[in-house]
Amino acid sequence: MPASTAAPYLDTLNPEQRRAVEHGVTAAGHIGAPLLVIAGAGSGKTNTLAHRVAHLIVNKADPRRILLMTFSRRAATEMAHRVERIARKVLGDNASIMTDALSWAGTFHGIGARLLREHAEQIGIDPAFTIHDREDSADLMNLVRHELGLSRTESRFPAKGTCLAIYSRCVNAELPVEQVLGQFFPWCSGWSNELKQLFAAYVEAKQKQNVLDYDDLLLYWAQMMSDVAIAADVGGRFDHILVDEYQDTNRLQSSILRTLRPGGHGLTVVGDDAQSIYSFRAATVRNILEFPDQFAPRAEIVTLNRNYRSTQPILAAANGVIDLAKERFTKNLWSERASSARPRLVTVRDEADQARYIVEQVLENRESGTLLKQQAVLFRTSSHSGPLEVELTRRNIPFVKFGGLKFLDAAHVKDVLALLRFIENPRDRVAGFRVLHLLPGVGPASAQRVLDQVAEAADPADALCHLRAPPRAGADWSAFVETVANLRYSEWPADIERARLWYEPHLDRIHEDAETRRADLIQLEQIATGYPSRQRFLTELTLDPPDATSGQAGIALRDEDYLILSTIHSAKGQEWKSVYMLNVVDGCMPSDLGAGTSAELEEERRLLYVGMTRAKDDLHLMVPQRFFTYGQHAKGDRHVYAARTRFIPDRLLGLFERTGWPAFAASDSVRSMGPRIDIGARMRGMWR
DNA sequence: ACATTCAGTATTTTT
DNA sequence: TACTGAATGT
Repeated sequence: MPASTAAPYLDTLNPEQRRAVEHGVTAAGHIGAPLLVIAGAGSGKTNTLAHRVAHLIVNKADPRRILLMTFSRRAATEMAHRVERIARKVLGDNASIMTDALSWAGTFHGIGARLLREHAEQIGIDPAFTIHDREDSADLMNLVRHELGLSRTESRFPAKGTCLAIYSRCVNAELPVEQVLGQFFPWCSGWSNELKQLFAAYVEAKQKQNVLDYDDLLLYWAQMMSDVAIAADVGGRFDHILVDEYQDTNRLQSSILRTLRPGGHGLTVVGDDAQSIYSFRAATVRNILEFPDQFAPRAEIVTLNRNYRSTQPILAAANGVIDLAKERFTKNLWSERASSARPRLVTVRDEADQARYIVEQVLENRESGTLLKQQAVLFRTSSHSGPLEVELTRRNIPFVKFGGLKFLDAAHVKDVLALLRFIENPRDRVAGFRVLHLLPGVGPASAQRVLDQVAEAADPADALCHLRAPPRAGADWSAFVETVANLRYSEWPADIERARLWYEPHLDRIHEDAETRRADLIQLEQIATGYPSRQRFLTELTLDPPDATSGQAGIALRDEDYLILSTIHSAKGQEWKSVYMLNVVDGCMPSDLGAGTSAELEEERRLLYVGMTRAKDDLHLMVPQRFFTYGQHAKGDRHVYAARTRFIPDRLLGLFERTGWPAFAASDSVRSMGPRIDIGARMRGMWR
C-alpha cells in the first residue's frame, strides 16, 4: 500500500474504515464518485468520518468548500475537533488554520438558514427574517385557524398541534394532504379541504410577517435550488458534501442533496438503517436504501460492522433483539471485547424499587471508580424518569436530564426572547403578541390593534414608539416604548440585560417563584454573551437549543460529576460505561401509543436496540412488575401489571442474566408480588 | 380585560 | 389525567 507511508494516521483504521476514508481521494484533488457508508453502532463512525475529512484536507481539498451536515451542532463541533487532531499529525500547527476554515458544518436546518440569508435578495425575502420554533408555529397556526372560523365548526376541527403536524408531514415527506391524512391522520380525513385552505393562509401569514418556520428552512432551500442559476451558484460553493446520520433524513432533505450534487460527485453519506428512529419527523429509511441506485454508476458501499464499543455479550443480546426485526439490511455486529458478564434483565416490584436499584448500582460503581458521568439512565419517554428523579434528589446525587422539556420552553425565557425577536423583526406577530400581552391592561384586542398599526408602517419599530398608548396600559406602556427605542440602537450583548431589566417587574408580578426564574434569565444572559450578534443568538438558539433541562432543579456545573438521564432519542451517538434502561416493559417499550402499525412497532424495536448498543461494559434492563399509568387506562386502578417487552421473547432469555431485586423477593414466587390480576379493578371496570 | 368554570380531547420522540 | 379552548360572569 503506497498510501500508508504518505499517511501514517490511517494506520490505526481497520481495512473497511480505511476504504471509506480513502475512497475517491487522490493527490490530484480530483473529486470522487458518491459513497455510502453503512456504519453499525459503535463501529467508529464519527472517527471514520473525521478521518475522511482530515484526509481530504491533507490532500489539498479546500476546507471552506467542504459541507458537513450532522445531526446536531454538538456533533459538528466534536467532528471539527477530531479533524484537527488528526490533521495535526500531518500538517503540524497549520492544522488549526485549516480546520477553523471548516465553517460549513452544522445541521440541515442551520445550514439552510445561513444559505437563505446569504441568498435572500435573489429569492425575494428579507434577510432579517426570524425563525419560529414549534410552539410559535403552532400559535400562528392557531391564529389563522381562528381567523378562518375553523375553531367553531360543528364537529371538532383538529387542534393546532395536529394541524401543524399534518402540514409538516406534507412538507417533509413531499406528499399531498390527502395521502398524509389517509396514512397518518385517518381521523382527520374529512377535513382535507379546510386544511388546505388553512395551510394556504398560514403560508401567507408567515410571509407577511417575515417569518420562517423549521420546515421553511428546508423548503425554501429546496425551492431556491429549482432555479438553475442559483442552483449552480449554491452547488458550486462546495467540492465535498458529507452527511452524517443519513438514516434520519427525510424526502425533502434528500431532494436538497440531489439538487446540490446532481451527479453525486463528492457526496458521502453515512448511516445505519438499524438505528432509524425518527420517522415521526418524516425520516424514511428508504433514503439510505435507495441512495446507491440514484446515481449512474452506482454509489460505492462500505460496511463497517466491527464494534469497538461493547463487550461481546452485550452485542449478542442487541443482535438478538434486532434479528427479530421484519426487515434487516445490515449484518450483525461483532466485537473482540470478551466478557463473562451478560447484560442483566432485572425484575423489580415497582418503579420505586427500580429507582432504588439504580441508585444503589450507580453508587456502587462510583465507589469502584466509575464516574457518574460514565453512567446513564435511558428511557422511552421523558416522564418515565419522574420517580427516579425524586430518588436521586432525595439521595443528593447530581444529575442532568436530556430530552423532554427544554430550558427554552420555560415561559419566562420565552418572554424575554420574544421581546428580542420583536425588536429584530417587528412584523413577527407571535413574538409581538406575547410581549404585549405581558403588559397589564393589554389583552388580545389592544394587542391586535397595536400590531395591525405597526405592520402597516414603513418603519414598524418607529411607528410603535409614536403610537397612542392602549387605553388601560398606563405607566407600563411608556416603560415598554422606552425599552423598545433603546433596544433598537443598543449594542449586543447589552440588549439582553436591558430586556431582562424591563422584564423583571413583570416577572415578579406574574410568577410566584420569581427567584428561581430570575436565575434562569441570568443564565440566558450568560449564554448570550457567547454569540456575536442578536441575530445569530436568536437563530442558533431556536435551531439548536441547549439540550439540558431548565434550571429549576439546578443545572449541574460543567466540571462537576453528574449522572446522565436521557431519552433514548437524545442518546443517539453517545456511549457510556454503564447503561440502565427504565421500564423495558410492554406499554412503555413499545410505547402503547406507537404500537399501532407494524412500521411503528418496528421503529420501537430499533429504539430498544439503539438504547442497548449505548453500553460499553454493563447493561441493565429494568422490568418493573407493577407501575403507574396515567391517562387512558381508564378502567380500573392506576397501577397496572406489566409484562416484559415483547421484543425480548423467551427464546432470547439465554442472552441475559436474569435477576430480581431486592434479592429476597426474587427467590420468592409470584405470591410476593401481590395479586396477579386486579380482580377488583376488573369488576369496577364492568360498569363503565 | 380578566377570572372562573366547564367540556372535551390528546396522549412520545425533536430539528 | 392534565391541558386547551370556549363560554360565562364580573
